[in-house]
Amino acid sequence: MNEHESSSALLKAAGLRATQPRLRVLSILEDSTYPLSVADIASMLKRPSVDQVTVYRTLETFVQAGIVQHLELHQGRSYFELATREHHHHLVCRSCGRVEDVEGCEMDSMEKKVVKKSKHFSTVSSHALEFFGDCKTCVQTR
Amino acid sequence: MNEHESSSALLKAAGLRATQPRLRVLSILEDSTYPLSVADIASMLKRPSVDQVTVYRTLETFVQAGIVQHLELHQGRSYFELATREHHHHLVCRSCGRVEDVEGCEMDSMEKKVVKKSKHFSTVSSHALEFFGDCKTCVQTR
DNA sequence: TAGCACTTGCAAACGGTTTGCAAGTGCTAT
DNA sequence: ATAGCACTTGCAAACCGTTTGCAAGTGCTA
Repeated sequence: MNEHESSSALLKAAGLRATQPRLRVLSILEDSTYPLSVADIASMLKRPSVDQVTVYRTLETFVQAGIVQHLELHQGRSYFELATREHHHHLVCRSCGRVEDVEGCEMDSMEKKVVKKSKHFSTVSSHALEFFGDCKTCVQTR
Repeated sequence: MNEHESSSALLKAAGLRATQPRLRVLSILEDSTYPLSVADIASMLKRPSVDQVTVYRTLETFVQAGIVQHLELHQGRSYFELATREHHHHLVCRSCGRVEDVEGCEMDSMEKKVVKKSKHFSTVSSHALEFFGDCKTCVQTR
């Protein structure tokens, strides 16, 4: 089974039609080692181009299907990465929005502590940890 | 020196005019034990009301002056809290956006590890850690 | 207390995201 | 293999939080 066929099977297993735009968006996410914004993805979809709206709808569909994870990392914009990736965190450039993965998470026990101390919450289902700094490119252009 | 006078002095020390809208926004932030959204603040400013635009500009001014901290916690919306508060994190309701403070941070050493392992970043200046769950009100209404 | 510079309110622009609707296209059953 | 239907896509326009331009208003200084 080649890459295209397995992506197609992945979509069908999730009850989704294996359309051209979906296969291409999925392939882009599979090839990336860091989360991508909608603009990133749309700009990679040329010849033939895919409408921005379709990208939004495709990603939302993938999120609902549990294939993709939605992140808010920078200035209220949406970023997406495959949900199959191991739990990790991100390093975000405050200036340009560049994102890099950070492996390793020592937070497993922390969630339990948090919910124990909370007044208004009875469950904590996830957490987000982002580090902010200036990437080497942006540091130079100051 | 009463509360109003000390707020006024705080603004002047930062090189800012102690205008009515600024004093009222500052007072609202001082009274809150958790971060507030722009909508939260604007809705508390009645009789006489303060324009949303003024709230945005006031908060931006406060951020520039180092009086207030800008947070992105939920669906790309802006939240603000006093910068003078001790470093802490937040617990955010995925459903309604309710925010609660989480005291204690064991992340001091983590930033150093992160920058050491990073390819593209040479400095990490801050981090954000948010926990997500369902607050007790939202759990009930499911 | 007069005058100026800074601040505010209003209207309109902005940019990322969402929605409505008609045209297009995978998939299923023949 | 193919016809038909339901789901998907593209386009245009709406949406909503936020920002900008500009004239009127108001703290602060002399």
